[in-house]
Order: sequence, then structure tokens, then C-alpha cells
Amino acid sequence: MLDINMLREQPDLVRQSLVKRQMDAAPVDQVLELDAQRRVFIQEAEQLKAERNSVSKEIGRSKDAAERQAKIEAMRLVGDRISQLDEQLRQVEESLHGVLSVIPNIPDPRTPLGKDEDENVVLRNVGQPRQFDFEPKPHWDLGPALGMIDFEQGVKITGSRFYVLSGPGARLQRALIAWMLDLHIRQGYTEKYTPFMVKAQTLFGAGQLPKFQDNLYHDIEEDLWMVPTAEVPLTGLHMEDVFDEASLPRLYTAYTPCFRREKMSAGRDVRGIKRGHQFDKVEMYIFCKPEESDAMLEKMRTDAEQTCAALGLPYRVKQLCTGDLGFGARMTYDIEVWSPGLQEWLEVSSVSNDGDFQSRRANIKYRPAEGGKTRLLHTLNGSGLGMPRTLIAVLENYQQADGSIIVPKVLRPWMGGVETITP
RNA sequence: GGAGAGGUCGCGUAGUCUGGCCUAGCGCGCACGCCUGGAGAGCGUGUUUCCCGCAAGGGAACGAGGGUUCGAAUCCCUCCCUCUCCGCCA
Repeated sequence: MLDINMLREQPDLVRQSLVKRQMDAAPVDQVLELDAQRRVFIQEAEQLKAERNSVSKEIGRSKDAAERQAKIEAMRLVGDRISQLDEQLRQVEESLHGVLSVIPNIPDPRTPLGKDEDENVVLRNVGQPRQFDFEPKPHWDLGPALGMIDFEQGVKITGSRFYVLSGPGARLQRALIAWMLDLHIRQGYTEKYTPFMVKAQTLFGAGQLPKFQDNLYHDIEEDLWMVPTAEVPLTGLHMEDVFDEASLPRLYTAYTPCFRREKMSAGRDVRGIKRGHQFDKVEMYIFCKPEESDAMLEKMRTDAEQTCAALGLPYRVKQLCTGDLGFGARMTYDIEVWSPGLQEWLEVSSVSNDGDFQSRRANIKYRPAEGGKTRLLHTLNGSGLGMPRTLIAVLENYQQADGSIIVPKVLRPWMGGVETITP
């Protein structure tokens, strides 16, 4: 959420930022209009409340029955008017909050201008794509042939866009998860295991609600929501908290499954395991002082890159342009690995600096060491790689002509020393 | 799921029966000052957050949300959470 003061004082900056994101700037004027109305109601209501408070005290002290009764009558009317105003105020604030809640973050000035994903900027390529002396197969051929992926069983027990990992497939994914968590711990992160279901307020704090409600699974009976990413519970860990400056930064990593309805991408990527309703992901998350967040973004990008590099996967780093930037982000790097079977780059990690966008929504602050008022801190999030796509990349990049898969060295300790997966 | 006890200004508590003098006392902690060679003790002062306002000042919050009332931490209702015991269960 943006600071309401920013909209009051620099509405043009916010309008421009919406335009840069290829969005309509009209909400800015709605906010200004509602904010003006809000202040009118507040001023009248507070004046009347001040009057009621002081007269009520007089009533408490008054000995004169007639005078007392007169004041009670008068205050009853004042009370009615206050109720009216409070109700009008409540409605205006609800509308204001509603509009403000769906305005995206202001892009960092260093985020390149661009219309859509085609204008994202490739910063560099790392590693050489492997040269095959045979036709590399896509994972949807490799996986079932090796008994690693079973698409039919996923559909049978749940439905489309669900799959079952089996034998070495299940074990390879578990190896990736365990290895990544350990890597992130070495990189300075503290591992967290969180609930996979959260309440609405937690989703609001991370910026998922109200705007992305359609993408979320919701249990109506208990009013709990399945997490679409570990970013949500990790943000929520410190809702309403005030940190001492000395205890920052906080670096967390967590593995969770992620649940997404994918209504927006119905019909896209339906084949294989690239886009499912349930997928596993290891996430990195940082709470830090505002002046540290630039450096933390670079650290997190480096940490994510190390994951790809250590797996021996060729990858490239992109910087998202304004038109493709996520809702809460000020600046984002995507890391993509090459998929020789699908013949495309797969986004396995997205690393973002959200500035104070989430911390304002979730009310997460810190107290400066020199004392004084508490300040909002900055948050960053990044995938320590999404599993299905990483699994795709490993299968397709490490495939041999005979259909077997070489297990990347770093994963072997979690694979019981297995070096090659064969049919 | 049943029974009971609770949720108050960082922490611990008082206040709730008997509504107004309670945004709220006390202790601890913390900050600053005095004192001291220095420290401690002691003494003094201060110590929540948000909102409206140029300011003076004002409003709001005692788990959350409703209600009663001129007036609610205090009375009523709903919900949430914590603890104890019982039941059930991986």
C-alpha cells in the first residue's frame, strides 16, 4: 500500500507510475476525492464528540435535575448526529481503503520503462547451453518413461493440472528442497516452517488480497486461505511487530507448497509440470532497514543465482520492466533457466524489493537505534527456486541419449548416492 | 467437543461487582538529569500508537466487532485467542 501522504503531495508521481505500469491512473483521483470527503466528516464528527465529552462530564457533576435533563436531551441529539457522521465516515473510509489497496507500488526509478514482458531487459547469460548430439526430449516424455512423473494419477485423484511424482522423481524433488534450504542457511538465512493456510489479514499484508482473490483457494468453513507462496506467511510472521534496529536485517528461508487457481492462465502451459495448481517452492525473505534494501536485493539475486550455478544449469538474469513488474514490487530480477526439451527459458526465480509496500500493509516497523519515532522497514522476497521448473531443467539438461538422467553432483547426498536415474 | 480461568499503556499487575474523579494507578524495565573520582544505590523527570489540525488544541484505541447510555476498561451480545482439567485423535 502506498502512503496516503504521497498521493496527497505528489499525485502526479503516482499517476505516472500507474501509466508506466500500463494501468489506468483514475484511482489516484478517486483517492483524493474520498480523502477530502473523509476529512470533512472527521472534522465535524470530532468537534461534536469534543462537545459531547465535555457536556457529559458536566452532567456527571451536575446537581440541578432540570438542567441535567436538558443537557441529556441535547446530547442525545448530538449523539444521533455523531452516529450519522460516523456511518458516513465508515463508508468513505471503506471505499478509500478499497481503492488504495489495489494501487500497485511505485517502480524504482532504475526499473526500465517497458510495455510488457517482451521489454524486460536481459542483463547477462551465465553458462553455455549444452550442445546435444541427439534430439533432447521434453520432461513430459522423460519423466513418465523413467517412472518419475505420473500425469494420469494426478488427474485421477484430483483433476487437471495435478500430477504425481514417483520413485526417483519424488526423491529428486525432495533432494532439491533439502539441498536448497541448506544452501540458504549457509547464505545466512534462518529456516522457517510455517502454516500452509493463513487468515485473510495475512494475505492482505503480503499484498495478495484483495486484488488477487481469484487466484487463491479459500476454505469457507474455517475462513482460511491456502498460501500461494511462502512469501505470505513469512511476511505475516512480523505483522504488527516493532523491531529494534540492532535486530535487523532478518533473513528467512522456508519451503512450502504453493496453491494457485491459475484462473488467469487457463489453457496456458497445460502440458507437463510447468504450471500446476499445487507446486513446491523454497523462498527467501528479508526484513531490513530502508537504506539496506538495495544491497539486500543484490545479495538475494546472487543467492538465487548460486542455486542455478551449483546445479550446473545455464541461466540468464533479467530485469523486469515497468509493464511486467509485480503488484508490490519496486524492482525485480527474474532468473530463467534454459529448457532444451521445451526450447524455452523457464522462470525459476523472481527476486523483488518491495520497499515499504508490504510493511505498511502489515504494519511492520523498527525503532531506530538513536531513538525517536518508529519507521516502516523494507521487505524483499525471492524464490530460492520453484521446484517443478527446476525439476524440468534438471531432467532436460541432464538427459542422456539412452533416456537416463545424470543426477547433479550437489544433490547426490540426498539421493542415496545415486548418480544416474535409469528406466 | 465439554467445564473453568483469563486477555488492560515494553513486561508484571490494579481497576470491572457499585458506569462519570480511569488513557488508565503501582512495580519492573528503559531514557535523560541530579548526586559520584567512576559505578551502584538514592532522588527527580520522562517513557503507547494512530488520526484531524498551520497552530492552539481535539478525536480514537483497555483482544476484535456490535449493543445499551448524556457518558463504557467497567453493563449486554457475538466472535477470536491463551491457560488448566476432561474427552477424542495422527
